[in-house]
Amino acid sequence: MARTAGSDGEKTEAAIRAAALRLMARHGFEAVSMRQLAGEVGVQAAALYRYFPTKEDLLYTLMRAHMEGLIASWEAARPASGNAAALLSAFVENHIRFHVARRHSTHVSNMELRSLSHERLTHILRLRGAYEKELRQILRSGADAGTFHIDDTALTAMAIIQMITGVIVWFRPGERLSVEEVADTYHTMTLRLVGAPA
Amino acid sequence: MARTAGSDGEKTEAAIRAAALRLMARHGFEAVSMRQLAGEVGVQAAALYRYFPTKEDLLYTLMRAHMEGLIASWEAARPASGNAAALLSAFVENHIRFHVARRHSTHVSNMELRSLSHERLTHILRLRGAYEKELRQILRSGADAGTFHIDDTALTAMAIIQMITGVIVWFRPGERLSVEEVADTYHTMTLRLVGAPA
DNA sequence: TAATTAATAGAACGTACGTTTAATTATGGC
DNA sequence: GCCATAATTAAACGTACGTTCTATTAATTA
Repeated sequence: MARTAGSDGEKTEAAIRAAALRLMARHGFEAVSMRQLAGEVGVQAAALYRYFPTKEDLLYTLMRAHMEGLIASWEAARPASGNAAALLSAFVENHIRFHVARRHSTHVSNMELRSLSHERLTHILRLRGAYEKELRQILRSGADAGTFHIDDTALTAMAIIQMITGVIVWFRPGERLSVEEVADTYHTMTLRLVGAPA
Repeated sequence: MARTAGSDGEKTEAAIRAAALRLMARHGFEAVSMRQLAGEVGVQAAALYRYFPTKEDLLYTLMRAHMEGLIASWEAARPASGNAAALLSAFVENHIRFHVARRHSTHVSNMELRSLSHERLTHILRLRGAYEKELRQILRSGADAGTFHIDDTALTAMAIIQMITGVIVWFRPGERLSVEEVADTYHTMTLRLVGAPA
């Protein structure tokens, strides 16, 4: 057989990306074979190469989409004006909502950096750095205004990011807590962390 | 050739464990082959099987040692008496010191859980759960005493653990900050996080 | 309806993997 | 100095991997 009835490049590519995220989030990039991925999509392994020239290209595409989506999400959610505390709240909420809604993508982006080539790793890290810089700027402006009390801006930014990204390790939507409750509690903890009045 | 001059089972096993941690922390469990590991140790791949029956056994041994070491370290560092704030400080400091001193082991234990069989995964998670329970108890006692102000004990415990484990993602000893300074700043942030007076 | 292009299948290639087996050499106790 | 045993090598086994090649069929265009 060859081309199958109803086959459509766009749909196949989307199915590949979704299946890749799901499988790689669960088993890890190295542990997922192209044949296994193809089987999940319902296609032969060779068909994957029409959409992604190599396995690493596929990973890179997924990671880039994740980081660009995260940055775009923050740009859309960032309040046009407001004090540092309001900005920080918005940042925390956007971060948590984005990651909870993209569990698989987040896992892959956090765990599989080492499977990228040096130059692609550099590009992803640059995107990540740009995103983290947004948080550092918020912290610095709050500290300058006297709203926040911060020892070390870079260290505090990393601590906050680790904390709020860690949500996806234990959070399961539809269980004890809702996203709103979780985001709210993290929001409170973050403000306390930076020494701002609750 | 066969047995080599000066060969010693204990030393070889220690060398295998150290090399495995180093390589797996950098490249990931799946990406490290037994031949590559053997090459790093200076031995043939078959020699590894004298010490570890399978590759997964090796991983499991490393992870179990890490978790048991962490729990033992906390048992040794835990103050015999003291209020919740003092206990929390001791917990944070021990956690950070332990993990910073064992970067490779920490990376492997945090990243490679999915390469364990179900029953071994369960065992490691049980150890992890026991360790996290210590923190939850500290938080609860502090909340009961009115020292801490905590919304959700389980959620707060996870947030703190994510935050203080995340240190090893960015911290490099011998650079801008010392372990003492880092532990001190995290200690301050943690106390603020739980609503305790600094 | 004929020609072109898009989307796939099926088979194969070379390589690397985890692991096993058998042979071989060094070490330590008598 | 002999002997049991500890430590290791060298070679091989079967399997699975990422990827490529070619043929074939479905959809689209003219």
